[in-house]
Amino acid sequence: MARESKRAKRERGGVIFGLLEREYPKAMTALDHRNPFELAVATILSAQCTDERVNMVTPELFRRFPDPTALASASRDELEEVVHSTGFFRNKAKNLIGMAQALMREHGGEFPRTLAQLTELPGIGRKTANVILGNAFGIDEGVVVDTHVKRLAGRMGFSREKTPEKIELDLMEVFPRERWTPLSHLLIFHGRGPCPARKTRCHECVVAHLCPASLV
DNA sequence: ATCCCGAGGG
DNA sequence: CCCTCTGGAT
Repeated sequence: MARESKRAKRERGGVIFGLLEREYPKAMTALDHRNPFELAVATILSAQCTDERVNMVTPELFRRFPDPTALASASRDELEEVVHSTGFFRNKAKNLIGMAQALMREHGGEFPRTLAQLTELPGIGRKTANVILGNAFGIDEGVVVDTHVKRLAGRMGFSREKTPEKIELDLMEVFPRERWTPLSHLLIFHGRGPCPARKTRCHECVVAHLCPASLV
């Protein structure tokens, strides 16, 4: 099969985006949060863990540590206990405290609004930084590439790359900037729905006719 | 490339 | 049992 042109890929991407948007009109982050601080904490906890489980621990977490000041002076043991069920609990507790301390020390408790500054904070990589920028500040500086986006970008033929960074660059070429943040939510909803890692249900998929991986 | 780590599904 | 879930640091 001849390789799809960049122009054709953009056009197919646009149609897929529209269909997914109609299918998931309320697609947005499923992490419960009331401010940038809570979103950042929830996103760090979401590594290799379902949003649903993160939402089970954050109410108690935010009750005990409602802001960067409180979290910066949290006890490791207590925090580990609260976040235990989300997995990677030692790393997550250490990173959360370190993130809060750096936030206080370097930025007066306010989140910076650039990718470079955010990724300087402990526990915040490119993915988490993109989540904060796109969802808390409305800044589309990149595409959130998580496990779902990675898998669907491959299946849908938007990228043949393996690393999240390269996949992100491919997606940024296919989709216009104002769609970068919504795109991630649409792909994540679709990935949790008919297009999970195992046992895809292409017969339920609204973009199966535009998908190279579809058997329908 | 490897480690961190729990919980749920199949 | 093995795989997966909105990754990041070494």
